[in-house]
Amino acid sequence: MNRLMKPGARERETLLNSGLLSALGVESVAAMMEIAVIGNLPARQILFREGEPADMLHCVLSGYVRLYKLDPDGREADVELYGPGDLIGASALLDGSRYAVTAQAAEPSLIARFDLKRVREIASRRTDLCTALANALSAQLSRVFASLADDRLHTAPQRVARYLLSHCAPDGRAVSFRLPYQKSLLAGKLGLAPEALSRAFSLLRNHGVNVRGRLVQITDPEALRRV
Amino acid sequence: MNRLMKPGARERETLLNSGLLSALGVESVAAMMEIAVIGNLPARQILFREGEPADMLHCVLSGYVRLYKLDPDGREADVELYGPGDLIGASALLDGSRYAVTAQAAEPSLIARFDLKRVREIASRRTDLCTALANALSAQLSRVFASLADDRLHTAPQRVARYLLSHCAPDGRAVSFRLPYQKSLLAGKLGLAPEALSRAFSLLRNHGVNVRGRLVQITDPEALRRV
DNA sequence: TTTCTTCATTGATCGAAATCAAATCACGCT
DNA sequence: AGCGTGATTTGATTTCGATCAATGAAGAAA
Repeated sequence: MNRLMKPGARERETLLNSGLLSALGVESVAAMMEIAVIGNLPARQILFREGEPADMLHCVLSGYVRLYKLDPDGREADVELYGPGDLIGASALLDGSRYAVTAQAAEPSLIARFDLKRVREIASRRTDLCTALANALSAQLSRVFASLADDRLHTAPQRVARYLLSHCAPDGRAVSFRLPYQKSLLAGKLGLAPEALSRAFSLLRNHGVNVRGRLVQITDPEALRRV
Repeated sequence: MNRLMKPGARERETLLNSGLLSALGVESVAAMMEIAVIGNLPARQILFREGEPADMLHCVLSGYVRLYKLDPDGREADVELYGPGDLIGASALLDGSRYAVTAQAAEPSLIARFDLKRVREIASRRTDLCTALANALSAQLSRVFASLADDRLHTAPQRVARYLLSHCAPDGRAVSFRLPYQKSLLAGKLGLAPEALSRAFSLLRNHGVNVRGRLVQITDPEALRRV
């Protein structure tokens, strides 16, 4: 981690709106702010590795962090992609447990770190923190269930279509937006090789999707839903 | 649910050793026992469906419960299989949330049910319960991460080999054991069609695995690790 | 035991996506 | 603007596992 620092005004602001802190009472927020350390990560920097003793909880302030597991021969499988406001490392909450995955900054990122021991200490006194942790975990578990089922039930073009739809307003109107990160990252998140993502996009051209760089235009969300 | 009842001596015993209650202090255990309702599920009975408002937490006492998601056309994808001691439904802990998956008894099962409102109420007063919930969720999240990565990194025979190895002592000695459930269930848990599981078993015969019914003999765990 | 039903195996075919290879594009940097 | 590296696209091939179909085995009920 390049620079370590106490949270400044901007960082406090972001942290306050994060998934973990937004539901806390003022005293718990203060306690967490007290132990927060802000760090600036260059792209590709590793936060922690699978199997290491877990000693830190992380929260993304800006940028994206990729969670993946490694094969004995070095191949990587992404299991989650966390963005601003997301909590990282809660899968190793239990005292003495180890990280189940490796976490790597997918682009230059700002993150907050909390010493796990002290988090546990605060959580044992303040139920609102403990509840917030449980809720965050609960939501994450649902998300991963969804990914796993999506993987097993849908083809690559369908998964891509569903991803695009999840970033649209639910009304049936045309939209256009910018992908929040590189296509290769998106491919990993969807469990695809980059080539497969590319082919999926080109197939979806027939279903009202236009892609140019990171810009996506969806002319007919309804058609997309039927892919 | 066939019969509803207060926990008897046997059920209390099992509950005490379950993942959720085993870490609690006596008072929290008492509070949870107070609100526990035991039910007997016939095979194939649905506990709850994806999308329903979540109002209950469940704990498996005996048997197995299968969690799956449905496709628009009715195909099912298993995301988790819970056995004795496991906590179900914690992915919908947040007040007002809905079940993310459908839960179905895979065989005749005994389960304990806890009213979620009252669980939240107790958890807000007693941090040990709250912590135990968070820990259970944390462990579940790790497991699902592992499944997801396993799916993406390994072939069917490799997944089966890893499953078998995870049920062996870590020493390199030969073992034999009984599969805890039907092969079709195992196939679902591993994200395979039953045919694929069958083929994987027959391929693994060349690597020191003998299967007859639910009986599995592993003559050379080392060879299996190298598949 | 006999019957009936469900589960498991085996074979054949098909489709989806990984992989390998090469060409093209985009962007940050000087 | 021009370079150069890395990202993306496209094509060809191959592998893996789903699916369909049919047979065989096992377990439950009478």
